[in-house]
Amino acid sequence: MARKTGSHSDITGPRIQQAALTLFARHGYAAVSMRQIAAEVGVQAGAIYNYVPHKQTLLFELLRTHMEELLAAADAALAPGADPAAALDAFVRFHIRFHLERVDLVFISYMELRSLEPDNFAHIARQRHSYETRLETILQAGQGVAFRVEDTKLATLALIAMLTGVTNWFRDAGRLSKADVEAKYLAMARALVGA
Amino acid sequence: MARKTGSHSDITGPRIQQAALTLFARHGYAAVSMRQIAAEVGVQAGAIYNYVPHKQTLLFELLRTHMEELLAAADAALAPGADPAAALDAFVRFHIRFHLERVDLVFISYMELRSLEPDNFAHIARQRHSYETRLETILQAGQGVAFRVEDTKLATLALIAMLTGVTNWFRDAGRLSKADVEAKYLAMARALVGA
DNA sequence: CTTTGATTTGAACGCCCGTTCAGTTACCCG
DNA sequence: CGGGTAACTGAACGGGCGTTCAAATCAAAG
Repeated sequence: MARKTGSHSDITGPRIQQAALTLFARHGYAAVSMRQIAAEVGVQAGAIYNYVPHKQTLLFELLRTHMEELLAAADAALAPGADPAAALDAFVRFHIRFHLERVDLVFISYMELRSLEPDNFAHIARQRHSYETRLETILQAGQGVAFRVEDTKLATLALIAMLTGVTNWFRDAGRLSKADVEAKYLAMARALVGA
Repeated sequence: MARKTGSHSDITGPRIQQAALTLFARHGYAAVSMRQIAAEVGVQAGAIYNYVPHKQTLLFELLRTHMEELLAAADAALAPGADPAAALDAFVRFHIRFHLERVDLVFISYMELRSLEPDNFAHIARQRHSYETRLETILQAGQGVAFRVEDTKLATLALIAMLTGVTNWFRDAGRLSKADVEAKYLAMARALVGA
């Protein structure tokens, strides 16, 4: 072997992922061409195929990796034995922080599910469901003791929709800091479940 | 004049709108071609241009009309003088009912905003803000008396995200009927604002 | 039944798409 | 410093895109 494997690919590979992420979030998967992604990286379109077999893989890998990181980070942030009230607080804080750091990925995860081929879609849907289960487990554990929730499944969906919605409007230059938003949404989440 | 104006256009025009709506919701604006829309209607692609000047107009008119109907229906459903608690109830019920009857339009309204040209985007954004204001006005009117809300603007965004989220998962064949969902979300909305 | 104009067809316009691949370049190893 | 291969270029492939428009079709009015 002469040239060390990946002497440039260490750089180009991630740059392609990053460019795809930004462009997909801004214009949508279908509206972004391989040539646009390549131009953003400063390379010809053909070069992308040294890193990814199809355009579809580019999207799927972004989402799959995102969901894997979400699940791993959630498990790290949420102590399993904590009492329900503290667990809900931790979940809310974690969810807002994690998602506000990745607004482009969150956006794509919701908007471009329909652009995934069936198998890939099923994979992401399974990961998402696994994440939602973490919250529902907390609500079930506290149901009737720390919380008053009529329907834990519905409360889970309501909470996640409410919390994830922050990524649609939050701006760093806005009226509220991330810490403000976190505190106020925590209060609303507690109220919602009757904590 | 020989043939009566619109002898077929009365039929073809709406059918084009309907086909565009369904296809945009399923595959996304950028991924749907004029030829696909035409095929769905049973017509050649060129015929669409008797009804719409560009593809962009097709999307914009769907969203603009949807938002106009939303605003008009909201004004009809929400009595202006009602007391805050009753007004919130009415808003929640109205929002869920209206949006569950139009899931495709709701989906497009959130996903394809980025596909709108700047002027068209600004128009829809203005309409949406106008709608949100109706809820915030209710929260402000009841703040401290019927409700306990830390931040009426944030509570507005949280409520709308929570309520609109229903359109992402609700299925007629599912565990809960629309009436069930409406009742349970109403309870959660009340709890969220401390009613 | 002919006229008339709304409606639609069908072909064409130039352009961009995702993907492939033979050839070129650039760099590390011996 | 020369050899070898990873990385990349640049052109090409077939095909689909949005849009235009002359010509054909159709249905009611006179």
